[in-house]
Amino acid sequence: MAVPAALKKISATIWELPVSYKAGMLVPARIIADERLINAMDAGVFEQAANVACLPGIQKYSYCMPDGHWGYGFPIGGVAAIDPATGVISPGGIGFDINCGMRLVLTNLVEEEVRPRLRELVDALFQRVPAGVGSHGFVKLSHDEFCRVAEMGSRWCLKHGYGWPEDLELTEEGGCFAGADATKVSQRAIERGYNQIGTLGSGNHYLEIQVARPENIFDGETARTFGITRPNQVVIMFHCGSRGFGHQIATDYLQRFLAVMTSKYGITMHDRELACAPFRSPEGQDYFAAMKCAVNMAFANRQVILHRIREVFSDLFHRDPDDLGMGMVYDVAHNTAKLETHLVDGKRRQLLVHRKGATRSFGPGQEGIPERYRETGQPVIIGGSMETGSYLLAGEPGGTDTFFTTAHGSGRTMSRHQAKRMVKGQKLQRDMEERGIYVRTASWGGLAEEAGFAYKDIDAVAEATELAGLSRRVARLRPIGNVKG
DNA sequence: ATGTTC
Repeated sequence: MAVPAALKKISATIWELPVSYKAGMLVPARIIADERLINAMDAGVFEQAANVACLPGIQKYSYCMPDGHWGYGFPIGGVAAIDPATGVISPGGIGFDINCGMRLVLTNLVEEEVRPRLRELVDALFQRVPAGVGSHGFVKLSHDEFCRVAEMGSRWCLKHGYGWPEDLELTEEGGCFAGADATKVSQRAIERGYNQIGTLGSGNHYLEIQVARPENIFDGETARTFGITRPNQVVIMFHCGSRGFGHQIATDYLQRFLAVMTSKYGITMHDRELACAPFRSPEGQDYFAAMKCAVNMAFANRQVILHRIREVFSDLFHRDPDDLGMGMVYDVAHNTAKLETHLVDGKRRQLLVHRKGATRSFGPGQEGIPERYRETGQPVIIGGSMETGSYLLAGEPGGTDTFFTTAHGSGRTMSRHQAKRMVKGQKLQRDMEERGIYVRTASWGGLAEEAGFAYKDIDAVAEATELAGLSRRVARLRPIGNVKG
């Protein structure tokens, strides 16, 4: 795949399309990648990153992270920091799966203790954490109570016994974006979401048992601060979002924005998938308040799933979850828009930072990260493919260039359809088991779509973020068991 | 990603 001729190399990890690349660009578009990743980059990324650079109010650069690929409007991996006073909010810059995110949980068990019980463990998790399209959770809620979940996020879970107080401290924004307003959410969204708390979903959503091998620790001191203290320690990583609830909110507001964008606000974009409305408009503010409901629902979803995981481990190992050391490392979103203060040309300014398949990555000493991580920087959780592994990173001071944002995962290299043509789910499961990874799935086709060969090299992505100064590698985590949505 | 084309 050829890169555009106009693409300029700024440094070993920064590539830029100037404003002359496309009519209407207000700022240049920058892609973070090493030479190999940029040459393999999905061509759609260049066009989409340039389109994003046309959004009213965008500051400095439109960014795409090294795991970037073609998405709806924005690339997956896209970042846009927009002036809230003069600029827009765009659902395509957040994604359909609002607050899709990652949670990493510790245990004090080691691989040697878990291996003999692995099948039992994964089977129990598969049974107790509902997965797959249309799955329903065990938490039974009225529509009214669900609206409270949407406004309170993880705080609702604590109040109802699904979690530990420190879980909130170890979740981005304490597990609740302030200002969520359920009256801005359609009945249809509530209808789709109210029975989905505590469910994994489908696609690339998963729950994984992983091992931190000594040879895969890059930064031992930070690993210890993050709770990884023993050789071959077992951890649990999972990836999911706001299910049908967030999807419906995104769908509702995309339609509403399209109806007013040009006629009422005089905004035209290259791509109707970049539907947007002025942030300070009634439409923009309504979407912002509704989006926060989906953000909070997703935090609550992951919180209830954690509760279930602790129950499963406790039942199987006949010890209390706290005795098993099942505290969180962190929970971090990768599909949101948030008002944050950043330095722009030496001035502190409030910006609306859209991150779509991109992770907030605050550096050491910054406000907004847990006290215990003040010196190390924020934990960043990057999910790789279920065959290859994942990364725990830490935020770095160099993140200032990307509004403290880093990658979120491997990024697909081929379509789901293409992957499914190359391998059957049943065969993949057998192959993986031979290699020591026991996987259960709600869908054979869905499993095939997630084959390792359909994803970029996670090692290259993590390394590129480190070379770019956005985040540093702390530990590479190897999967041994996987529940696939 | 998604009651996978209300």
